[in-house]
Amino acid sequence: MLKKIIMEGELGVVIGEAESGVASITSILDMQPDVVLIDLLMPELDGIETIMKLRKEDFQGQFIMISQIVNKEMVGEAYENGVEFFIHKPINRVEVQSILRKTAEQFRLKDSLLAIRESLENINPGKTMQRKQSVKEIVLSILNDMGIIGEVGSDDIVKAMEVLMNESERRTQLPPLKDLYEAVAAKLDSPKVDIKKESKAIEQRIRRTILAAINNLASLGSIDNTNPEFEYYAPRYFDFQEIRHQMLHIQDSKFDSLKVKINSKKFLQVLYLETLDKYKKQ
Amino acid sequence: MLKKIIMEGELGVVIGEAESGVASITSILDMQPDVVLIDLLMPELDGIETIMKLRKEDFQGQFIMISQIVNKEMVGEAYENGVEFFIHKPINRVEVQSILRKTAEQFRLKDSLLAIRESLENINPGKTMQRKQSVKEIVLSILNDMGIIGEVGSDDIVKAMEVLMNESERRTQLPPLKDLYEAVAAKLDSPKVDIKKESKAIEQRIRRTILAAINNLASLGSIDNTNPEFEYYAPRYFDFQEIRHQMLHIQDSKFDSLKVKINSKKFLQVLYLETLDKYKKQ
DNA sequence: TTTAAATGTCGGATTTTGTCGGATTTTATA
DNA sequence: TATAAAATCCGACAAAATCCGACATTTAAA
Repeated sequence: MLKKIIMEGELGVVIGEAESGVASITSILDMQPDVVLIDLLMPELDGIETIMKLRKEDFQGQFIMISQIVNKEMVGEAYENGVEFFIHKPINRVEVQSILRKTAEQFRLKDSLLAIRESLENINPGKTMQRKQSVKEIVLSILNDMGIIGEVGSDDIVKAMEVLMNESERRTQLPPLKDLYEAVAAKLDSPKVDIKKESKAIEQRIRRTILAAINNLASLGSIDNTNPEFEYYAPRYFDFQEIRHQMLHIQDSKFDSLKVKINSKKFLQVLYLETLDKYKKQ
Repeated sequence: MLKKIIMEGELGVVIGEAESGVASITSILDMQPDVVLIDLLMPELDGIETIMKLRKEDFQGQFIMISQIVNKEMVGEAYENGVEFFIHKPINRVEVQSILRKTAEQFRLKDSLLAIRESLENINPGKTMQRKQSVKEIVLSILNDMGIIGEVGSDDIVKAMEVLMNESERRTQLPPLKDLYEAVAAKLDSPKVDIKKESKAIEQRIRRTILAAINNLASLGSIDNTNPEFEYYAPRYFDFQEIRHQMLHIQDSKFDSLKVKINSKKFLQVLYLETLDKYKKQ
């Protein structure tokens, strides 16, 4: 994104990228860019530490720091260690262009050469790493990836997984779905619910939610079949021929969409095993 | 505080202060300072509006904007309206000195004359950057990513999320939308509002806002379907087939764009769960 | 002042959801 | 292997919820 802004704005030539502060040091010393764009928060060696190491190695280029301001002491420290400007998250094109232009003007740089780092975009949720995810969170995250978190059956699916995960004996195979749905129904607070009836309602809700997942993933796959979510979920959670059939329908209405077969058992089984796996691994 | 930093650092002569955007205009036009330090968020007339008015009055000085960054569109707008630099809250001495020095160098100003405004200092406790994000801020950030922060229904969406988040029992499933919209309508200050009518107006505003989001994301996706915002939001918040359909329309006008189905329920459900998740995780 | 765009109003169109019985598939047993 | 029982999936329908579109009104821009 940042690289794109720079290129499209003709603000300079991007000569390199690095994945971390540590990794950037030798690159920067080798390439000697005029300007380094650097993230404040990075794994292993943060932005300021990276700058200090580079200064020790006698690097003379300018630094522009990318950050989401969290701490005024850090800002001060960054400036004291030679940062010329900050670019703030979320990144704004006009700000990037303005800052880079000013840097170029100030230091009379012509073909500004930049080393940048982008991977901070992926590391952002640092806080989640420090807390164990609940079953609910794990399941919701998976459903979110499939784009079905808003479906009315999602809640039932989450509860079903909670029921399974709360069993003292960790099974591999699911119990009969009817029993599972009844256990979910029994879990509801309301004592007036007819367990049998509610169980049938849960069954239908889950079925419809899984249909929504099929449609969503098929739509995704028909735009870009290398989409990560499509690639991961479509073949694992579903009978892939159903997804494929739906994709064909989306791309060409000759194909009848109304006959998609829903394999609830498979979906719930795979979801359960993945939830179990993720829960154990944290 | 800002005044103190300027004086102690011998960064210029503070020639005046004003209590609001409106009040500053005549002062600034009278005094014609070289540099105006101005808050982005002010009562009555905000920083950008103040700048625009001053430009209309042919004011030629430079602007440095003081702000807590919340919105990249606003940042962009500020730069486009002639802001040279941002100073970020909480105010850091080194940053102030650095920015003012750069401004002076850039414009060859000697006895920089500044008009400043301090009263925002009293509204904003210095530690705000380490404060928990409000529900509003979380929601606005998400809406911002979708490019719909200026849409008329955004405010309603924020209020709806606040209503939900303020419930003592944290639900997973939304209440009936009609009830939710009525709760939002009831939350308005004006006692004369017809709740039923306002609720219907809220419904339509939200609907139109979601349509705008679909169009934005479809535009993004048709340019680059690996765009991070597109990849994240399009399949999760919307029926992806609708996004896909709109993308096809954008790329080829043979496809009718007028029949996009708006799934408000899904949008609000996903937004709620994401807001809840982010709120809990901070 | 006029025109176009944005927003509100309101009744109706369409979809969603729960219910329930049956169709189909899978499993176990003779 | 055939059959019966169990399990899973399915579809139709009515009530409730949600979505929709046309037109009126308001607002903003020319």
